[in-house]
Order: sequence, then C-alpha cells, then structure tokens
Amino acid sequence: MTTPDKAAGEAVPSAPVNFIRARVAEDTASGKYGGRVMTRFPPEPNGYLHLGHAKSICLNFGLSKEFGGVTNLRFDDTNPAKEEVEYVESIMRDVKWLGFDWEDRLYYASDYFERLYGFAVELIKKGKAYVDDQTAEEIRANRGTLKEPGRNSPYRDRSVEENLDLFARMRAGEYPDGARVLRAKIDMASPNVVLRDPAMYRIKHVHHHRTGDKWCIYPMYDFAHCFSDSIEGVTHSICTLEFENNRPLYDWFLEQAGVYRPQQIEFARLNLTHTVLSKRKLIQLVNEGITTGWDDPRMPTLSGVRRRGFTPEALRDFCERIGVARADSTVEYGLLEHCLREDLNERAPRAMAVLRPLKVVIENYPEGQVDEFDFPWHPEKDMGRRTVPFSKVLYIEQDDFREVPPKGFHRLYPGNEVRLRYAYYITCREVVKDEAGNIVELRCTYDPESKGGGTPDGRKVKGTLHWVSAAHAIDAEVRLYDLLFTKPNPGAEEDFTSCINPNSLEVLRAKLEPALAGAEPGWRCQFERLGYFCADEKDSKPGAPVFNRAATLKDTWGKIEKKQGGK
RNA sequence: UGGGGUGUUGCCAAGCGGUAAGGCGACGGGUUUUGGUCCCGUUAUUCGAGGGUUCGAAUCCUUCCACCCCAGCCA
Repeated sequence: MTTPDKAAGEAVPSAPVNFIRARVAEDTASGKYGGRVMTRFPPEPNGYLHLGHAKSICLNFGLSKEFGGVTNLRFDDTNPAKEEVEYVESIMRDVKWLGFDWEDRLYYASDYFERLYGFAVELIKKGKAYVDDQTAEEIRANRGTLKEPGRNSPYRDRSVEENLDLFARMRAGEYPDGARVLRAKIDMASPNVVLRDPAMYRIKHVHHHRTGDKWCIYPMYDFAHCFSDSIEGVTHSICTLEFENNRPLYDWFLEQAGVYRPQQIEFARLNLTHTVLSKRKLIQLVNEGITTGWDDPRMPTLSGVRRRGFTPEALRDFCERIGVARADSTVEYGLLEHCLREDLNERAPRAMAVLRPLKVVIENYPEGQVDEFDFPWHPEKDMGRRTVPFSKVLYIEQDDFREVPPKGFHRLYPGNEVRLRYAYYITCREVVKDEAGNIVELRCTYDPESKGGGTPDGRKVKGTLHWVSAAHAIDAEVRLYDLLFTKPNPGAEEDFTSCINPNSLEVLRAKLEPALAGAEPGWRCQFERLGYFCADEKDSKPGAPVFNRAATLKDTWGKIEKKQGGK
C-alpha cells in the first residue's frame, strides 16, 4: 500500500472549533470590523452567576483572547426594581475567580442612560417612536396573538412635537408608574411578535443602585442592549438562543439610528442534569431556605461550586469540553465531576481521614510506642512530605471491614491480612461487639517486618486501607454533598422542589490525620480512597477545620457491590 | 400554511458531496502500596422518517414527524 498523500503541515491538532469561532475567524480574515474582535459579558445584577454563565464567560473571553481582542464586563442594569449592588460585587468576584480579566473595561448600561435617552429622542424625531397612553392591559390586548395580528394604538399617530413633549415630561416625573410608555413604531401586524411596536421606555419611580433617583424612566432590554453594544464598539454580541427572535429588533434600532451595528450571534444555553440553572429557580432555593444561600455548596452557582471545592481550571475545561452549538442539549453532571477529578488528581495533596471510625487495636504493637512516619503529600508529584503518627490504637473506615465478606471483597475481615497505607500489614484476629451486637472494635496483629507497606518475603495483600492513629487524630466536621435533585431534569417537574434529594448533605464528625489541623480555608486535598475535599471558606478555621466533599473518587467496588445487589 | 430555531451513538459534539472525529459514560483486559490514577481494547453498516438527484448523500432537493423559543411596561 502506498502512503496516503499528506499535505504539508497537516496532522496539527486544531483547537476545538465551534460555529462561533469559525464565524469570528471568517470576519477577522475578511477584515469585517477591521479585523477587530470585541465581545462582552453582559450580566444583569439580579442574581448570582451560575454554571450557565460560566459557559458564556469562557466563550466570550476565550474568543477575544484567541483573536487578540478584548472583552468588556457590562452590567445590564436597566431594571432597578430587581438589581442590587450585592449582585454586582458577587459577579465581579466570580468572573475574576474563573480567571478572566476585563481590565479597565468595566461598564454599566446605566452609564449610557443619557445617551440612550438621546437616541430615543432621535427616533421620535424620525417618526420611529411614540408615546402610548394605553394601559399595560390594553397594550397586551392589542398586541394580538401568535396567529393574529395586533391593532394599532390610538396614540400611534401623535405628532413628533407631542411625542417629544410627552417623553420629556415622562422623564421629568410628571406621570405615575405605568401611565405611559415610549414605543417603537414598527409593525403591529408583524409575524414576529417582538416587532409589534415594542416598548422602549417605561416609567418606574424606583431608586437605582447607581443612578440613584436621577431617573424615573428606564430603557427596556432590547433598546438598551443594542445601543450599549454599539457605543462600546462590540463586534460580536453573543447571547443565548431565546434572543434570536429579538435580533431583528436589535438590528432595527441601530439601523434607524444610523449607528454602528455589531453582529448578534446566538448559541444554546447550558443545561445540566440533576440541577436547575434558571435564576428564578435558584432564587427560590435561596428564599425558601432549601439551601443555605447562593453560596451553598450544593448550588450550581459559581460561588457555590467554589465553596464546594471546584477549581476554575476544572470549570474552564468543562466549558471547553461541552462545546458550543445551537441544538438544545443537557450535559451530564458526571462530566463536570470528571473535569474536577482530572484537575485535582494532578494537583491535590493526599491525606488520610476516617469518616466513620471503627476502632482497631493492634495487639502485638507495644503499648505507648509511636511510629512517626514521613509520608509524601502526593504519590507521584513532589509536593513535600508530612509526618503521620502510628500507634497501637487506630481508626479505620467502618466500610472497610466485613464480618462476613461478600464475594470479591478484599478489605479487612476475620483472618484476612491487609495493608494500612504506607504503614504495616495487619490481620484481623477478633471482632468485639457490644451487648446489642454492634461491632465496636477489632483486635488485630501487625507484621513488624511490613513497615512501610511491603514485606521481605514479597507477599501480596489485596487491600490497602487508609487509617488514622486514635490518640493523634483530630476531630473535624466533614460535609458530604450529593446531587441536590434526585431526578435528571427537575425543571420538568410540576414543582421542581418536589425532587429535592433529602440526602444531598450529610454532616459527619470525622477523624483526620494531625497534619490537616492547619488547613487554610479554601485548601483542597484528596482524602485517600474517599474523594476530593475542600476546607470550607466560611466555616473552616486553622486549628478547627471543616471539610466539604467536592466529589467522590470513582468507586469500582461500589459499583460491583451494587450490581451484586449488596447493601 | 403565525414567525423563528433544532434534530448525528446513553450524554455532549465534529462533519458542509467521497464513503461516521473526539470527549464523557459503559464494557473487557493490563499496571498499581488509593478497588484511585495510568495504559490497552470494544462501544453508530448509520446520521429524526420517507421519497428524489448523483457513480457516490449525514452532507443537495422534497414531503413528513418531533422538540425548543416568541403574545413582560423582565432580561
């Protein structure tokens, strides 16, 4: 066979492409926008950022980085009734934490209120906007339905002068909320309902978190967003699919005003199994006290997953892997966990913690003796070492002992020998129970020859257990988190709170190796054989650590046992 | 016959007329002082369905079906 003809320079692994990158590359190559690339991340400060936002942030900032452009952070703060500074602060904190930098380009739509007002006046002068005195109900009734056209407002043909006067008086505060509204004059019969004379300004005598009481009329999203993009010189205005119907309006406003027009491009928003990603639902979880707040480690908010122990690296990798497309899709939660494990497997120190302690007494180990072992923080990477004491009385995991071992169980059971990680081989000799028949202690013997975890005769043991010295262990609270919902698509339920997982949090009093005592809040490690944990950023104190489980390790044995119909 | 979108393996997702990438998952095997990691292998004769064009179609045409978005003075 002949070698296939390979073009020069091929076989270069190309960066993952998606239709947006391809489009920006096209525009850059063709010189559209002068080869410039400017994107923006435009959150409304009415809630905390979540994983869906992470996708958008990574997309927008990733795009500008790839094409040598910039990304602005712009708060879309046009509805003071819902917006708060707490949210703008959390948003900035989260974007930074995710690893992105807007440098000096921090903008607020509210900074453009005066210019926006000017554009509105211009549209009025061009006969493209009018003040409508109808009530909200009347406007709705006259909008028609999806299949029937709407009817023109009786105020639609007011003179430019009257419109100008009325609009100025709206701004001046002469009318109460809802009395009048400024509308674009487009087409009440448009098959696209968005174009049936959409509202541009509404009256709201509400204090704004930045402009205070300067304004009592506030622009609507469709009107404010396109002009904000235009003012900043954004080239590619990326948003989610549900705004596709609004694109003609986005274009219309800018064309009527005769100003620079960015290109809006829509992509499918992120959906994740076993969670909800809508602000309305998230805020409900917070308000109803179902979770402890926006940063509860079970929340899919960035502050929640951060507190849980996720890393920005894992999140960015996740956003890279899920891709960007236009088809509605739901990513499995398992992919998120995979990304965390992959990142932390490399970077997290290892430590030993016993979550559900079972006392083990080594009968032939000298009373009062202590082995001060020197263990590496990581089995492969050089991350330094720590001292771990070993003594006559230890704790092992209750799960690691079975009086009657199921098939395939190679942990500890009567007569069986296992390795205590890095320490000694021990053999179970006797099971001690209380009157009720509960196992309260194991009497074992150890092989002094096996120090370090291996023996001169090279005999193998199948199991290796983590352990902690009873006299030296520190007590600590450990929080075991699981999925917040029991169903893959809680949003599809009549009431999504009906499938809240009652076991999404289990609080344990665990025994930790002493080196963990000084863990700084936010510090992450792997508890060997258990999972990745993070010292809680709020409740953990050096000397009194509190650990959150971010993710378990993959559990092959657990899977086998489950198949066997085991516990 | 309201308009706008989308349908490729269990879940994401490439592909853009030349004979189905990749990731996650699953399954099997090897290594292993974490039943972890790592390594190797398997996992769509088929691209929502039917018809057509073509030497050749997931890619073009056509009919049909399913799902998503839009009737806030929310974004």
